[in-house]
Amino acid sequence: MNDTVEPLAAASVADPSAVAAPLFAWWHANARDLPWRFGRTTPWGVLVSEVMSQQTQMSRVVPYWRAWMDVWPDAAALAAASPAEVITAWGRLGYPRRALRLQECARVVAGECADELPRSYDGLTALPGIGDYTASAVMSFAFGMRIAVIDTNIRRVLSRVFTGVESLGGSAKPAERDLANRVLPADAGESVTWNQAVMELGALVCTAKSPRCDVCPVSGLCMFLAAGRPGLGERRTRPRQRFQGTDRQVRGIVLDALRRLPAGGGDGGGDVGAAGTMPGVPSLPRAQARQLWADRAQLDACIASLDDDGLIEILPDGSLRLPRA
DNA sequence: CTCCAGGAAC
DNA sequence: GTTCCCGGAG
Repeated sequence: MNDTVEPLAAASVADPSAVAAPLFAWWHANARDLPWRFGRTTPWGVLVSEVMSQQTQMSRVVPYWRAWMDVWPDAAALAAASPAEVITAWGRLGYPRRALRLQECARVVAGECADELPRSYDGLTALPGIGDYTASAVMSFAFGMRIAVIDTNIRRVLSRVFTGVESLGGSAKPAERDLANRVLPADAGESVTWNQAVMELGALVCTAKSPRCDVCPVSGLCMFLAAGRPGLGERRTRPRQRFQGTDRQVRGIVLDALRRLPAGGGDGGGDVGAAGTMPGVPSLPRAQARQLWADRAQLDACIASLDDDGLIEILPDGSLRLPRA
């Protein structure tokens, strides 16, 4: 079977331009009409959409993004908000530390960058909460620069199409980055479409467990399909993340209770006579907080960790509230 | 039960 | 490299 020797390493990879043509046609016909696409928002709006989309489905992000950008259309506006407002607006998007980091990011951009995002990868990754993926995505989608975007979808699609194997777990390996850079179109504009189209294909067609190869625009060029889809769904890109009974659930319950407190100083039925409490951000008496979770030790540990993360404040009397500053 | 456009701390 | 953050839809 191995009677022919590959003359060059590049020869083992399908011609990217042959993949791009059907992929781009598919993109133009099937791209989701997300409100931050197609030049309808600012670079800051793109960054907000990317942060909200981390580990969260787009369908859930859209309404939050619209409401968020309506209230805080730029970094300066978000920088001026209180953390309590920001955490409340984040709602149930999940991983609320992202909200806090996004505001820290806004304060840096507003305070040190004249309210304009850095236009370099290094400048972007230096911002709080902005890592490799988000910096690359902003460079590509907001600024139109030619840069390879590497996320879990793109890793999966490129690995399948061009090498015929499933991408492995863990962080992106040098070989995966080399591949992404090698197949990225030379033209900047085409590179942006490529990044978005490959990502969209991974989200809608070339999914992890049940890829819809029957409707895939590049099935005829896909090495993974040609090889019989070896090891399909065999390995996850991340270890499974349970939720029930974990600190993540307990933290979510505590934070949700604080978000639900009536605004304007109500305390949900606790001691209204606490003379020292300020109006504006209501607090939850510790006695009520204890009823949120049966395991006292776990609850107290979670309250402490939320405090460490800056997601809540613990008042001298032990009551809890969202941070005012 | 599974799925999902990450980042940062250790 | 491993582990910790979260939540809702299917």
